[in-house]
Amino acid sequence: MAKAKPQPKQHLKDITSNHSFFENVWDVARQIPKGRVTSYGAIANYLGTKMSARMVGWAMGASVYAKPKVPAHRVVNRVGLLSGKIHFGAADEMQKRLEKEKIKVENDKVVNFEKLFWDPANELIL
DNA sequence: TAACTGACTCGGC
DNA sequence: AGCCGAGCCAGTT
Repeated sequence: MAKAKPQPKQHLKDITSNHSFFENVWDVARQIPKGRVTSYGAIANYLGTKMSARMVGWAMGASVYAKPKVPAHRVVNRVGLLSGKIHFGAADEMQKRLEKEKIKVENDKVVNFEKLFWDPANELIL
């Protein structure tokens, strides 16, 4: 499927109004401290489904329909790579947002990722 | 209806 | 140290 138009879909809207896996992901993502990052796997692990990291990323894709908005730019893959930058419209939109939070990005990759890494299962008290 | 895809991750070679 | 295959869940074709 080629470039899809940024047109909100109706059925996805239903999901947002219903508590689901998406809501959980967004809820965790929203609690990421400013200037910190986390990975899809970490969120998935926190939710108890660490093998479903794909769904987390996929839920991020739907974060566009989330209210309030989800800082999806603070979520990267396990090596700190901005794997989702493509979904931010502009090619470097994600990087720009990260740099705005003093997060250095080099070669589409978060610098000092291990230091900035924020593990919800470890830092977030349930 | 079945098969494919994906903003991922892990383990094996 | 890098490449490959498998597992995961839901939506799309």
